[in-house]
Amino acid sequence: MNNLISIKSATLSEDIAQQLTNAIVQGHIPQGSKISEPELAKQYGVSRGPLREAIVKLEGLGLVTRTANVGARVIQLNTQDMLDTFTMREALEGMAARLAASNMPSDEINSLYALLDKHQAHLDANQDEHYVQQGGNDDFHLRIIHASGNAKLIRLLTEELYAVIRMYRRHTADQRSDPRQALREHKAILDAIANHEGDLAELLMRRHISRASQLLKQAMEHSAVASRT
Amino acid sequence: MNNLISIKSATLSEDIAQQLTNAIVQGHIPQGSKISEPELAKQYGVSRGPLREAIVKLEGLGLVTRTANVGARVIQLNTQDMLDTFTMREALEGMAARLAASNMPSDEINSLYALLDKHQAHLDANQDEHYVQQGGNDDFHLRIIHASGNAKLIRLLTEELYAVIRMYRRHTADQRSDPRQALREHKAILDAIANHEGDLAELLMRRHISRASQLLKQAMEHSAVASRT
DNA sequence: ACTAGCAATATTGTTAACAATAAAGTATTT
DNA sequence: AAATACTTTATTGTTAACAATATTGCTAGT
Repeated sequence: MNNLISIKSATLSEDIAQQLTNAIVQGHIPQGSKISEPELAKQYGVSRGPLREAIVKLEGLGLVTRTANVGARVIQLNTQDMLDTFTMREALEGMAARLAASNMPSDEINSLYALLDKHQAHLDANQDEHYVQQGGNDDFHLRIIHASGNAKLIRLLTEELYAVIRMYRRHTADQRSDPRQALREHKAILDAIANHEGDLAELLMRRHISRASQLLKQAMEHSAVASRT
Repeated sequence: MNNLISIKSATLSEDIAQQLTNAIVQGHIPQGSKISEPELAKQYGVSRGPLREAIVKLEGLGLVTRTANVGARVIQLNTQDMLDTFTMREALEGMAARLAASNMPSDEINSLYALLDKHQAHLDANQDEHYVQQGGNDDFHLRIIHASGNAKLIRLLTEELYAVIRMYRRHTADQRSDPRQALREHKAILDAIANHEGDLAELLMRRHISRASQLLKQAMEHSAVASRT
């Protein structure tokens, strides 16, 4: 049963990698579960060759762990790994914000201000309901990252690490965070970038991410307790 | 002709990935050259299956680029990519130094001081000849990274990015750098860590790497001119 | 009843053949 | 002679069968 949207890609291996990534991030394949090659191959209507290549790719993305002659397992989210990942994000996105303060063209800055206004309007209209900015062009963080102009940094953050980050965001469904507070922080970061204050932009971005990770930590510890009852 | 040391690994795919990585980093497979699957398969005495898995892994490490139905190519080092990579290093190793200032146990600090003394003695004895610390336990940077205690950061720096960094270090054979200056900087970083001054440790590590990248840049531009004559 | 060793089974690792796409070469046409 | 279209060749993508390892279930012994 080949469910969901299947974007035709040039090669089967890429296709499967994409679909598996989504399935894991969205929890259709549960955390910690074993990846059975024959089962998945049948499920997606592919042979094991391209499937294995996809699994190797997922291992590189840190979505599964593999042990020789045993197989692959979906990772299990836990607080420590989340904190470690977000500390990396702090360093990398902080640097991205710093670079953006030097490189971001003024029209892109204006466009980003417009986006934040849109977010504001959404909060006003929908009584502070979360604005879902999952990965699209409306994602503030992605915009900053791209504005860094550092191709390696962009690739690392948006291709290598993004899947895992999305997984943490989604599975804890950070309801705890205050969207208005987040918006204020975004605005402050953008102000710093607009003023070409690289130091400040980096500092604010770091604080912003650090704060988010603390909220996520609380959420995860809470749900860990909840799931134990 | 299966040349060089071949460390028996659990699986052929891992073996090949390891050997290919070394071959590329050490320049046995030249930059920009095409990876021919049948040729390499014959050369290493393997079938194309595990070889392809290895290539997928190398793509994740950023050592080759792949295009569908065409094949893989070894990356071509260039100044811009180097600068981008080292900017990432700056952010990540800077963070590692900051964390090390909090987490490094005192006996490990002492052991690192001893290592720097050893480097010093080597310079004194060998008239400032470069001390080769390629990846082993004698590599100051690797020791700091591990002292960060951040598993994700360690994996990223020592497994994902390290191959490319080694490639840059090796192919430009940074003869321009002054080893005594580098040693002084290492010592200053370690002092900051020993005093638990995270801010300072990060700052110094960033400067240290930034300086190294500037030297590499000069070396690369120089050799680019040289190779054009 | 529980543990240890063995047999059976299933899964992963690997291979070789087949299919599809791209590159190279040749011939034909203008 | 140059360019274009076609044919041929080689390479990549995919598949299915085979080999090797690990897991599971069973039997036997204490």
